[in-house]
Amino acid sequence: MGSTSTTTVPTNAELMEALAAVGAAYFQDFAAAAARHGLSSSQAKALGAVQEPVPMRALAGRLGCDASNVTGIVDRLESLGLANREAAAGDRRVKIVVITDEGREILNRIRGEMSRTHQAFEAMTDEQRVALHSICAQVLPVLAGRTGGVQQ
Amino acid sequence: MGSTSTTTVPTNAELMEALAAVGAAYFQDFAAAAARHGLSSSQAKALGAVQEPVPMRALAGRLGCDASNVTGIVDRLESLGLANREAAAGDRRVKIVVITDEGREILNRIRGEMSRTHQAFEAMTDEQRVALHSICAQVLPVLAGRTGGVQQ
DNA sequence: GGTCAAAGCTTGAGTTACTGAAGCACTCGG
DNA sequence: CCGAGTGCTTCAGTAACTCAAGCTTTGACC
Repeated sequence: MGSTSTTTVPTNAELMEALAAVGAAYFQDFAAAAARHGLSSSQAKALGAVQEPVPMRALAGRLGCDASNVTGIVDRLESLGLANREAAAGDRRVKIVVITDEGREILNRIRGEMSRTHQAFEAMTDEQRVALHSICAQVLPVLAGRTGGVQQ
Repeated sequence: MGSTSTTTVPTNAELMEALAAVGAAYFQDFAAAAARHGLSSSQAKALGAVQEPVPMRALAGRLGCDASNVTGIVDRLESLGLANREAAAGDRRVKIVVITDEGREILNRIRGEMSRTHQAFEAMTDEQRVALHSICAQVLPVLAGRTGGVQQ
């Protein structure tokens, strides 16, 4: 712990630790807000992933899990009235998940109630916000595996 | 979307979206690396939380879940030989989870194999690393709910 | 046009994660 | 000693997740 207060560049391990801690704390804030509205974190995450209509299979890709798993999650969202399955024009195999108005409202409410996250943002300067946002934007394609340009 | 390339300060919603995307991508990289070693993400997360010996109850706090849940997770880690339960000196109710040498090795291997994350770090400048690390450090106490100073 | 591989979704079996309530073992204050 | 409280486990019960198998539909190939 050599506490030089000058700007020493953090090691990868330190960065990873910091990122993991922030990611975990963010996720807990998210899960807690979702739970207040009777949603599990998986359901809320799925709801956030269908702000645009998305076929089941693509949703599985976004959530990083098996397609068979998505069936159950969407079943529950549907029974809660937060999303619907619609037939795809042109391919009758495909079912497209569409968020309902109520689903969109709950989603917005959840995001608005993530108080720790909002507090964290308020604790940041404008420069920090700009820096964080630009770092995220730059790093996301790499982190999400969309390197090069062979998209899709 | 006025795309002025000058530094416009992102809204809270934009920041939240960016943070969520990066957090999710990081987590998937982590889960994939853990899966390659036969661990679920919960198990790997728990393993990372016991680099220092931790009582069961405190571990539940770190993982943000019920204590009864931790019983099962540690059961599985123990049966894999990655952690052990030890009696606490001074209070025979308490069981302390201690990582084994093998557990530590697997943990290090998992962290080393998070290739997307490492790629992402390599894509950052020193200034960006410093900025990201300092933002995380500043924001974490707020985000994790340790405001004020009632630390315990 | 018929056939067949492949794609998209669901179902079923089986494991893990998670919660809440109840239970046991232990501690600590009276 | 007794009783309240703490720490861990056990027991239902649900959700999340995976893999394999099944069904429908599509599209290519003969």
